[in-house]
Amino acid sequence: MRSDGWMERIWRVTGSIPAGRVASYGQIAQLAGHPRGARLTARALAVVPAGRDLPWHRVLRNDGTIALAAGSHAAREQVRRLRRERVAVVDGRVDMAVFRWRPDLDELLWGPVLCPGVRGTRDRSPERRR
DNA sequence: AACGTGACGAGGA
DNA sequence: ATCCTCGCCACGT
Repeated sequence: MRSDGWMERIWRVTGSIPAGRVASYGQIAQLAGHPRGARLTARALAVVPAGRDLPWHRVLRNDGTIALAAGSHAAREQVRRLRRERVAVVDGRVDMAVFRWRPDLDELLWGPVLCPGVRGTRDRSPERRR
């Protein structure tokens, strides 16, 4: 059950970022087994097969800024999507200290981590409660 | 094989 | 905080 490629693993990790939280390219790569593969995440996200619905907008630079070209259609779309899930984007940047996804912490606080498609898991994003 | 290219990241000036 | 340089890693020329 592991003959996938590195891209597949990165796509899966990306898909497990809960709504309302964000992650950095390097963080995704690390979780996918590539400690220094930040650029792999960038490459993988650039070629996500059409039809596969991934939350690509939840991936930002480690400093919280939008990686896509400022002002580009894609960049604005990313901001729209983030705000739609209550993630504050100020001046093209998100406060990672507040919105960064912490898988380990999530599990510690709320139990079994969110896996889209997996029965019983729900949206645990902070800004979404109440 | 060498070299250039990124939706990157860390560290120093 | 901003800018620059370098290291990284898979790929295309």
